[in-house]
Amino acid sequence: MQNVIAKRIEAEKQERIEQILKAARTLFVKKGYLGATMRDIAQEAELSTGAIYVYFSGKDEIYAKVCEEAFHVVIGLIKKAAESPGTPRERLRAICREYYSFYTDYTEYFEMLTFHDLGFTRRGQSEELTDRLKELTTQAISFIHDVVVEAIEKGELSNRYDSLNASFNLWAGLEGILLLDKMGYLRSRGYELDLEELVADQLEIMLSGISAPERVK
Amino acid sequence: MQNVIAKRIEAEKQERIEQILKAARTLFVKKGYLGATMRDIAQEAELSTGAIYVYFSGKDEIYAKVCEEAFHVVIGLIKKAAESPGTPRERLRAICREYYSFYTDYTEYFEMLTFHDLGFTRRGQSEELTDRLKELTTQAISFIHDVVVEAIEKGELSNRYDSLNASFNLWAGLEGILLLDKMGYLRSRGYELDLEELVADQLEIMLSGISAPERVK
Amino acid sequence: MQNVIAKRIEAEKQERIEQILKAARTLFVKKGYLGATMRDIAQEAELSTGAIYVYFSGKDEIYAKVCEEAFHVVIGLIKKAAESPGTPRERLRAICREYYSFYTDYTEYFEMLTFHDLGFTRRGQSEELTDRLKELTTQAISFIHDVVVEAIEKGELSNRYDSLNASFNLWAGLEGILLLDKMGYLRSRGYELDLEELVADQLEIMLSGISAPERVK
Amino acid sequence: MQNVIAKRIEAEKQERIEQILKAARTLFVKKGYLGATMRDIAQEAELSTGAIYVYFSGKDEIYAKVCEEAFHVVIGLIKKAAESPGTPRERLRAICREYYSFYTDYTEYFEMLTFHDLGFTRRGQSEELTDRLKELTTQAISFIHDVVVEAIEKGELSNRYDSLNASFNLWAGLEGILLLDKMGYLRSRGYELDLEELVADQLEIMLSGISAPERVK
DNA sequence: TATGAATGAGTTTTCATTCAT
DNA sequence: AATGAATGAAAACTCATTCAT
Repeated sequence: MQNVIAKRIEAEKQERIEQILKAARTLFVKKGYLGATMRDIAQEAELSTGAIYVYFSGKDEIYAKVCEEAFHVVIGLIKKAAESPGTPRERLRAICREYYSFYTDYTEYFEMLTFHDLGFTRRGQSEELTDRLKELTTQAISFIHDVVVEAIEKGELSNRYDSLNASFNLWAGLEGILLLDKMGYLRSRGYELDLEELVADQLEIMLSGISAPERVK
Repeated sequence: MQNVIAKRIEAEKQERIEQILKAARTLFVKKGYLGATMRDIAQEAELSTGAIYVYFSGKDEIYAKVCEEAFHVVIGLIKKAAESPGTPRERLRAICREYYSFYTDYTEYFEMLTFHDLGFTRRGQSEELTDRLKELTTQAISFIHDVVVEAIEKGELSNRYDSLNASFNLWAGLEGILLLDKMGYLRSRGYELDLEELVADQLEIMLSGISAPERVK
Repeated sequence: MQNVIAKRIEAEKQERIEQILKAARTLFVKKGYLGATMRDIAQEAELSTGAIYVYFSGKDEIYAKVCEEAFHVVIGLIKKAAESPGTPRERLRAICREYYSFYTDYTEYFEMLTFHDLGFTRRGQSEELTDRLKELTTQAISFIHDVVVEAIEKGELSNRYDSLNASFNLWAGLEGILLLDKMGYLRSRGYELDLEELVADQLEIMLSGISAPERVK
Repeated sequence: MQNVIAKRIEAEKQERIEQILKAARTLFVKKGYLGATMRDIAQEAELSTGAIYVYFSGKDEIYAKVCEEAFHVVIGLIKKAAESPGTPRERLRAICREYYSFYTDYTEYFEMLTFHDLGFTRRGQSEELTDRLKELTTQAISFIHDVVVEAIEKGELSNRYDSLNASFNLWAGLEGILLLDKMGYLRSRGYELDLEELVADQLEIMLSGISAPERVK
């Protein structure tokens, strides 16, 4: 009996936490770390300001949680794609698609990951958070790296470039395109560029380029 | 005589303005728009808070000035490279090198450009500024685009991809690498990656990739 | 039960608002709009500066509230007197007495009314407030005017002067005496003048004067 | 020779002082004591901020000077009228006219006199100034009083009221009308009241009223 | 737990006054 | 004497956090 009640209470607690994180996510992205006030967050979460402090020790902790959550989401997506069946090239394409989905479906998270240090790290509070996030990034890269290594081994990618170098270049191309889109540069002056196509092209260009027989002078 | 004194006074004025902008640049990048306080800036510039208001109408104006300066610097560099002598390919490499120099030599400016509208703007900064910055970005792209077009015309780059598409992909790759470096991802877990090399590789990969005879399945 | 608690909370809220308005009233009169600082007001109200902003959006709003309150008080008193039983003359005397009471009992309000748009407003206070206050003044005058009209109709006052002219003259005399007192001129150099008597005399002089059979050269 | 130069220098000094006082007068009236900044005054006087401090010890002193000047002007006007030829009644009318002129021709001074304590005294700086101003007021009243006494002696005014009482009542009536005008009440809701006429009426009413044979119940 | 009023340090900005030139 | 840049204290207002209820 007690157990059941305890469970419900625990569930409600989780629900509150989710509410708060959801609100925080939205607001941190919309207004930045300093621009989003605890009151904003409380109101968005339909709670009183005080209530938030029952679940979190303060603004910093919420921010850290949101960032971490974001990382877990991407990593999950990338991992799934990296471990999907298919040739290494197919899996690289899958990773690319998943990262693109992450960008479109979890816009807020994408921004937090890309820009988190602006709002937060730079305030110098949390070495700890920064480190944990770095660790997560490393994980993400390693998933890509593993596939690249396999592609090289299987001859799907030339070994002209070091596998790590190639991995970073692949990721950078993707990240770059998404960043340009996010900054609105793809849509300026009436350019009619389709992001999805651009992302796909980018990958193909990189794959071809890495395996190109020789450099053209 | 009068003239000489007036000149000196004018020069001192310019010096103060530079002092303030330098301090602001550093701090905006380190702490963000909201995080950097006027007091911080004043102290960094070794002035009293009030003195700043002799030269600027407020925080916003300083911010706008710093952003604009940043844009003018990159555009200058890119333009110079785009108009340098040599084949289109050589000029693309020159642009790449200049942008890399910009990244290393004007670190603060690079960050402002990359993050300005995500890290800071989210606070109702003047629409006007945002528009002016977008205009400048468009200029920057057009320099790259012109060279790409020429490269295609001269057969240095295949026309497999639309010239604009190719331009953006080139830029994105570069931007992406620099961003990953900025975010510290290239230096995590003891990776021994040389940024300059990575940037050069990235360009060659892209150039090869764009001109690769056919897609590899 | 809930109801009772809600009521108490509401009452306490009202109390705070009153506290703040009381403090503001005192200080605006003592130091003027610009001279009275929010800190002053907060201290006088025994609150922190921040607390005030829970109840008011800013200094302007407090100022507007205090002004409006002042107007409502006088108008209430004048209306009551104007509608009291008795002959028109008696009612004019009643108005005079009430206005005198207002002066003595609500000193702070009196000053705000007299000086609000000269001492304070000159700082771009809301046009809206100024308009609303003018509207209230117009009301106050109309109460006096109505009685004067009746007095003329009933022959208690000659029609030598236009009723509006007479009304303003009556009010001006009263206002003038109170102003001189307020400015401390009645108490200078050891004059032994009794304000209440002076006010009463002033009215009788005006009433007699208005009805005097002819002008004396 | 030296003498001539010294004289010119002295004259220029006086000119500067006048410049500053003129500017101050305008601005104190337009923006109030706190609202008018030293910079405003300096600009209006076409001088640098620093230069003002050569001639005045600070804002307070300027304010005091302007106030005093104002008093000297009224007193001069009243004195002239009080000592003009004619019967006492005629002289009272002359005083009235002069005060009205003061109101229209020296608007700024009128406001300063009527409202000076709001901007200044209340800031508690200058007991001294307040005292000096009170002394000047007393002088002004005494001019009126002298004429009233003479009027009573010569039978032009009944002795129903104490001479001082009568003097204050006369002044109050006048002051009251001008105050109402200044506050804009005479012009609200389309009232078509002519100030000059009102002022004249006011005096006649008072004169008649003071001399009225008996009070009407 | 939940509330939201209260706190007070911190923010941007203003301005009388000073002082090197 | 005159300049005007510089100072720094003080203004209005904000907001993360606390705490009585």
